[in-house]
Amino acid sequence: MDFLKDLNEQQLKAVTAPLGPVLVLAGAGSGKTRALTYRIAYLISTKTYKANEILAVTFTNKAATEMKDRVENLLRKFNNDNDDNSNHSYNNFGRPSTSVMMGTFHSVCVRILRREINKIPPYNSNFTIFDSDDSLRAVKQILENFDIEREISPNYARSIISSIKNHQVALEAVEDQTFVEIYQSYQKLLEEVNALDFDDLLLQTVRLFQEHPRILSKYRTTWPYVLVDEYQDTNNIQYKLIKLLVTRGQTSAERGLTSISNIFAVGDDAQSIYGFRGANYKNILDFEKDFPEATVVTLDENYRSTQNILNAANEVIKLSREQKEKNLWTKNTGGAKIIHHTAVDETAEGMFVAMEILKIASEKANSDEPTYELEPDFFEESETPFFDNLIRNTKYGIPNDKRIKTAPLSHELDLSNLKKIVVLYRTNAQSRALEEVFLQFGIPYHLVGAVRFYERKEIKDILSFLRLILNEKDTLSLSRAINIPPRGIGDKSFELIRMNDAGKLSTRARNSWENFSNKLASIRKTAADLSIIDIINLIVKKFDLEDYYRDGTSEGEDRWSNVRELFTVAGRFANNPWPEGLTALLEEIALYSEADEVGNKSGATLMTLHQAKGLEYETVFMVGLEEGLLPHMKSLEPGADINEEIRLAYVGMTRARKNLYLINAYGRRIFGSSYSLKPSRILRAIPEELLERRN
DNA sequence: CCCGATTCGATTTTT
DNA sequence: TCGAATCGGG
Ligand SMILES: Nc1ncnc2c1ncn2[C@@H]1O[C@H](COP(=O)(O)OP(=O)(O)OP(=O)(O)O)[C@@H](O)[C@H]1O
Repeated sequence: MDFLKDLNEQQLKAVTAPLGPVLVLAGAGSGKTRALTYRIAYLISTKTYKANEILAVTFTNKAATEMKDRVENLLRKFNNDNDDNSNHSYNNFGRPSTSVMMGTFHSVCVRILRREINKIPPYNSNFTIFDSDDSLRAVKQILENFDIEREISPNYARSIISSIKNHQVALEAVEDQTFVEIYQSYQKLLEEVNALDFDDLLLQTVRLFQEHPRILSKYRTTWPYVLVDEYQDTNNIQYKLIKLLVTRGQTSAERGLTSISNIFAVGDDAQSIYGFRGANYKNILDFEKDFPEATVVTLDENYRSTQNILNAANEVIKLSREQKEKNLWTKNTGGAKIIHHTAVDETAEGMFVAMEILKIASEKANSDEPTYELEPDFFEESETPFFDNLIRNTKYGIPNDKRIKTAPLSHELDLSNLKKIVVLYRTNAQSRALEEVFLQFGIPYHLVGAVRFYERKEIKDILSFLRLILNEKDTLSLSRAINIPPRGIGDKSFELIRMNDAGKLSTRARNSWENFSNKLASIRKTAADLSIIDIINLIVKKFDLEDYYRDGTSEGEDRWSNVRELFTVAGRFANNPWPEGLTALLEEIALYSEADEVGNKSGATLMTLHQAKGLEYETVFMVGLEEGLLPHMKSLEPGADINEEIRLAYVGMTRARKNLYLINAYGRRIFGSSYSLKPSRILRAIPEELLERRN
């Protein structure tokens, strides 16, 4: 097994550990993810388990895809090396990595639920997945029908609901009775419309397993081996789910299962940054209590960063007393000093970053790669034009009409250098100032996050038609689609329709409604014989959407081109049979994460610290290192947890391979008014000798 | 019921 | 500062 030589001794111990629980608890960049990947390849190539008997949970879809590729490559190499006995090529042994079940908790749960949800009525397998916007609409609908003895903001109510679910709070323990009622009505509404929100995807899967031991037992047999990456960021529901899957019942032996739990978990308690949505790093610290037979491996050698960066990061993480101590070291002694800069405000901050990027990108030494004269249309052909188009008019980005033309610069930039650069910030709103400066300077960049592509109105419109075709109970999608284009059905009329009281409608509204539902019914009838492209086409034709969106304005043309792009995306599912094609499209869209696009695009990357989890870049800029921003104001309030902010800074710093820039500003405009801000405690934690002050 | 004008409130992080 | 929510006239 040649590939084992890519591992150090400790990694090898983890990868070749005997069956049973294994925990790899180790610091940043120490090769945890590599160990997990090789463990999968090891299990398959030693024929301990077939590929399709393995479940691997990753934090993003992209991580899953990458891991699949790597496992596949390892196995291919392994099989070539063993040509003499190639009669058992992996075809007889399950296809290599493609049949490993890999994905995020959410996507794995969806796949389970599509098959099994009819066991927990009233849901059925055509259920709609509600994104946060849909949930918000549902909450609003509920609050409208509520006696308003006081004002409750829908957003607040939604966050309470999500927090009850994520923290597994018993309803009896919720003190404020109003929220219990809101919660119950919300849940009832979702059941009525056959919809699950993000939290429900996990919650209902747990419920399914708890209420149906035979189904649980089936999945235990399906996946006798389970691996979890980023274990420190599992929340209590995810923990429960894993625990259910790997626990061995009395009948285990009969079904050929090992008598001990086969779980391989890797993570770093110091990198737990999703506490706000219920993640509990105690899960990883308590692993040995949970699984007393566990093999525990620590990895101490860091392969990513320089010693300077590690030293600084180690000092920073000490600010959080809750973390387990680790002794990270690297052979990469010394390295460049960490560069610290203080700017006057956010624009100056952006300019400093831009100037440094230009310096780096102009260094073409030791590079044989092609360089490019910078032109406005310089951006490479993207693999995801659809998503790119939607980058405009984002919540936090610069809207189309406010965009200045990129100034063509005379100097040449090395594209491959730009790709190795990332700028990290605490809040999405910070991206705007950076973008403005980058455009001025003509620095190619791309922004990760801040927009989910289906947030565009025209896309959400069409998706609501599609959801409605699949799931006729989805009255939330109905409420949206029913007035696309406007057909004179307002709140009052819609309420009657929703209550199945269409008889009471005014003549005008009744005609509209009958016309609408006839069209929808006719599409539904033929849908099974059509490809997904044809279905969308039919919707557009029947409801005159082209005329509606293309109103002659340039915005209209934008809208229409977005619709065209939706066709492109849908095309990927055109060959799937009904209704899987449509389900798969809607699912991909609902569970799509902006982080999944990282690396596909050219230019320097801009993203939040959270999105940087698990990634690495040669050069990392961290901006906004001020008290109030990192750590964020909200974390300084009483009862809040500042340690997570420290861990966030630790995650950011340890993304850097060679160069780390830390930048703070004296002041910053927030909501239009200026504030002056003190340097972050994170800066103060770093010993002077590791820093170089640059102006 | 529709649409324009004005007021309001939001920024922590995300599947 | 800017987009969403709300209000009132058509
Ligand atoms: N044994 C090894 N020899 C050389 N390089 C290695 C080895 N193990 C891992 N690496 C490299 O070190 C880097 C970090 O590895 P990996 O992403 O697996 O670490 P990690 O512990 O998961 O990091 P993090 O917790 O920060 O996400 C990668 O570039 C990887 O290729």
